[in-house]
Amino acid sequence: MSVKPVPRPRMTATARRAEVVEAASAEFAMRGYVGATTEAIARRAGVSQPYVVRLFGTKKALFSACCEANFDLVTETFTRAAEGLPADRRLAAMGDAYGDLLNDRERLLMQLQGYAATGDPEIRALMRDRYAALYRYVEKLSGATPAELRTFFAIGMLCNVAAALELPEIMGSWPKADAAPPPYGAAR
Amino acid sequence: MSVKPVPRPRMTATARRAEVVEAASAEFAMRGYVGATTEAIARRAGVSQPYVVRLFGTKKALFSACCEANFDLVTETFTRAAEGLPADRRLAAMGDAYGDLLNDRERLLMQLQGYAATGDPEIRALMRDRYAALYRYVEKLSGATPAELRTFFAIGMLCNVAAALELPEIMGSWPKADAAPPPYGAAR
DNA sequence: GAGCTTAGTAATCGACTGATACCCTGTCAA
DNA sequence: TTGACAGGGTATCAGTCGATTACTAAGCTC
Repeated sequence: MSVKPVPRPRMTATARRAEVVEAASAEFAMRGYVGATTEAIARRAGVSQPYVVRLFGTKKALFSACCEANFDLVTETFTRAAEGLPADRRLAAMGDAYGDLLNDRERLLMQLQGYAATGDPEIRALMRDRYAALYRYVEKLSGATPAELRTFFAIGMLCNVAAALELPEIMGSWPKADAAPPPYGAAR
Repeated sequence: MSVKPVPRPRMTATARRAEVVEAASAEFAMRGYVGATTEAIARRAGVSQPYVVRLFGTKKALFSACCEANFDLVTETFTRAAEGLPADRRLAAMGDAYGDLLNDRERLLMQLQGYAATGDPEIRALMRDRYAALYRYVEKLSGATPAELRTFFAIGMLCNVAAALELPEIMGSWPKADAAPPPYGAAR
């Protein structure tokens, strides 16, 4: 029997790039920048390994694209969350929206991988610029005080790590319902 | 001229292990779990590559040892900081002490690498257990409320990332002077 | 000072991995 | 019909890297 080679649908390079970024994010998230292989990424995306390399030039460029995509998603999420709200309710709304993003453990780990890869100067520059831009963006959008702003980002970071560690007690509650934080640790 | 091979001082395996952990932490911090090579670690520690492997069995065991050492240091630092202080001043003292640790960028990055490596179940279990233990330890030592506690660790995490990104504006100030952790979200 | 234990090295290997070079084939305008 | 461009695969390499094996030598103990 001749194995008919499954007429693989052709896409525009742009669309394929997006698919590869998705697949790569999953691999990078689990195995890190160096640990993830272009081979595994290619398999997950359903294309050949050399084609993955060719679409982005180098593995590092692909990793950078994944970091950028991650920041893009968060930025868009914040934008939508704040839309049409009075200034004094926007920060809380963004917190809620980020809480939803926390369910995507893969995305969280990808973000951590970005920070972990800052030993490389290029990656560090990318991450620093995007993080600083996000920080300023939230500041402008919410009008929060510096202290509020720092706490906002600090809690976000804690949630990232708590999700990575699978420590639901710590993350669980984005402090919107600060009224009743789960009394884990309270002598049961 | 026969090169006399510099009579390298022999140490106990225990002492050598400690030196290797130090060297390995530096390499892991910069290049990540997979990116760091046992060869580079060995060179930095002044021993041969096979010996590094033999001292710990596997690269992963060495990485685990580095993670443990990191938590040990933080735990000891907190213990010393709280010693002899009334309960209501201990959390602030621990914050100050951690602020000093923040100058060691290498140690911060090593910690991030630990979180980033949680794609591996064994590493994740280690990191989760130690982090949870540290959390409970600070809780018991300080008697802080759950909300205070979470803010404490959240700020710590933000500082880690800020240091990795070299964003001094964000880290810089540990909120010791922050009389009251502002309920961000309260209309400023 | 003989003999055992322990610190440490040299040599080498097998598996892997990112990248390169080259070829194939739909599709669509002229 | 053709030809050229863009999407995509095959084959292959050159370099790494963690681990294993086998060996050497320092120091302790009796």
